[in-house]
Amino acid sequence: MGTTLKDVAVLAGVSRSAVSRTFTDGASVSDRTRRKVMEAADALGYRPSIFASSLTTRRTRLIGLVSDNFKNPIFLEVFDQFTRAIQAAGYRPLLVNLGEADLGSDPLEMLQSYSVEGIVIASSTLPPEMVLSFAQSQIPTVHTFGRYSQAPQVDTLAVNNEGCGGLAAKALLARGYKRIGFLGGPESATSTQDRQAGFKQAALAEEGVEISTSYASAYSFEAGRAEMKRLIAGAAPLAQGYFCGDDVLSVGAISALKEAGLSVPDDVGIIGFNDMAMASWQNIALTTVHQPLE
Amino acid sequence: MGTTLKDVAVLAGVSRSAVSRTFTDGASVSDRTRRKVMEAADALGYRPSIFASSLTTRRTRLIGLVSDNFKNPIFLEVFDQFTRAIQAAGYRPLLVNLGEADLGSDPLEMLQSYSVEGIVIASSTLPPEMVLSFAQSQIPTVHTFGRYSQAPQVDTLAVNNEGCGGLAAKALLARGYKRIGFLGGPESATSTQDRQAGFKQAALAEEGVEISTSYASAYSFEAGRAEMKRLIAGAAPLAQGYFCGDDVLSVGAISALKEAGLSVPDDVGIIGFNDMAMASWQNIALTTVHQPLE
DNA sequence: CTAGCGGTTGGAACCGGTTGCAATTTCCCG
DNA sequence: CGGGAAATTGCAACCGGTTCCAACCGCTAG
Repeated sequence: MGTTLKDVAVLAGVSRSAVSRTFTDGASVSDRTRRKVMEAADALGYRPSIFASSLTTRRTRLIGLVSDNFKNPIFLEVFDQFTRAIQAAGYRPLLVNLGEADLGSDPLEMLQSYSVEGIVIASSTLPPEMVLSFAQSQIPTVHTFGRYSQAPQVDTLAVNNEGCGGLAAKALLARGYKRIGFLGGPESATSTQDRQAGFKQAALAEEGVEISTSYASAYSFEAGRAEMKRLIAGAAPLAQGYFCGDDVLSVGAISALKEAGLSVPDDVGIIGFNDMAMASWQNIALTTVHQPLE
Repeated sequence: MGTTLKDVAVLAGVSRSAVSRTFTDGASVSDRTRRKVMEAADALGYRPSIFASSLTTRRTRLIGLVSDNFKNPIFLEVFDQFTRAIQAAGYRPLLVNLGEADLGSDPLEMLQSYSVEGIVIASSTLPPEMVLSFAQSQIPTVHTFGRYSQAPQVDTLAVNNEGCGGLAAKALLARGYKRIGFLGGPESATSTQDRQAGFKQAALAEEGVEISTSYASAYSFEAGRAEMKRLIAGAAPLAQGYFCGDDVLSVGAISALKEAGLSVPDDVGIIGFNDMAMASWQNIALTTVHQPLE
């Protein structure tokens, strides 16, 4: 704030280049000059401006961290991991909240005008076109929690959701259940679609298994609870066990079951997804598919 | 990326100033020129660079959002609220994770070198000297979840923790309890100290009330659980009701109580703090002091 | 003694914008 | 149609840095 390279140069009695070189490692400066500069800089409380230097170096060390999910506790873990890793690598996260938040402008253009060096999209629910538009922007982009694919259009880091769906189905079958259900998040989310596909495939591979499918309107407690209430009130009998597409969803479903006087897991089994920190809390003790966030 | 103001100027056949003025509202440009510029800009996919302009305007529209708590679900709500408000006002949050994260440099110097226009510190556990050093930096700083005071050294936005402690004590007393306990977070946190003080004062204002005090090592499930286990195993009898300094802490304490075969609230009453979203989940159904985050 | 070398230094141009100022256009009115 | 005010425009300097380049330094080797 206020003190610039020129001020330091004047006080130290050297050229502006010398000051600049002192703060650029690898540059050629004599020890004597460096010392003079450092003294002057300390005296003035000088901090080089990243943005001024970014003009020529083209480095802002800024990473756009984009998400639309600020409700699900798993994302606090996600943000923690990301910000720590980004910081440890000497970068800084510019956070973008896409969830029903009014951004005032196209988020991509915004990130471009901030010259971010990379973009991380942490969401399994953003429309693929939007993700694609980020990826086509010249700015290196990684989509986490996106769709696992052999030929992805966007660099993607994600679990194999189909495989996970299969895993969950097998766990329910291993318990001896013959009527099992998939209770996913929003049907438009690729994560929901893929988990459902894997679930179905694994279930149908076995003889005499009956499956049902339904979707909650969001990956949230309320949505899971509402959907399970609907199932309970519905004409069709409940399945013996459900794979819910998310831990919070599961907790919502469980709350609806308990309220209806049903015991989990004695009357109905539930498997969640993510293994959020609180899944292991004793009051919740949720069986779930672990996602290795680190 | 790549295309600059000059490129646009050349293509549009106008001066660089004209282009700059087109993108600065309030500047004097004829409709004809504006149209030519816009066409050229669209054709080239031009985005003005915030940082280049910040050099002269001194505006980065960046706000440093600093926190050391990426574990407690209440902070996801905090981040959601902050980022949305910051974005709605046309600013962008530069997130800083101070929690055991290695930042590679002094966080304040870092934010200075990014020319943030303001700093929001969201933490009740940061050492006051650190908060103070932010506030003395020339950069407008607000400390949220800090200490409520008539003469704060730092601009602070916080609930009256003493008042809240009193509120909780009165709620326990109103239930008829005569032996009540305070189970706070880390003793060094001002929030813990103030809630404890308010709790004690309100409790001692009544005749024949006995209070006990203890502290968990962090505002976390594990710490709350561990501390309650210690109390259960201890020589002293348990209090009839506890005010825990945080919701997650409460859930931890409850899990320890249940594990010991005690019922909440029949054997021991618990009041939490914050009213995090999941406090109202039916499986948790925590009595708590609401903090109006919005 | 001098040529040559590697290391250090300052000057000046440049990064991508903004803005004060003077010159030029446009517009309005008599 | 002329004149003056208002609106528009381009030039050039500047924001806070970096970097190319040429000049310079102290030394060593021939």
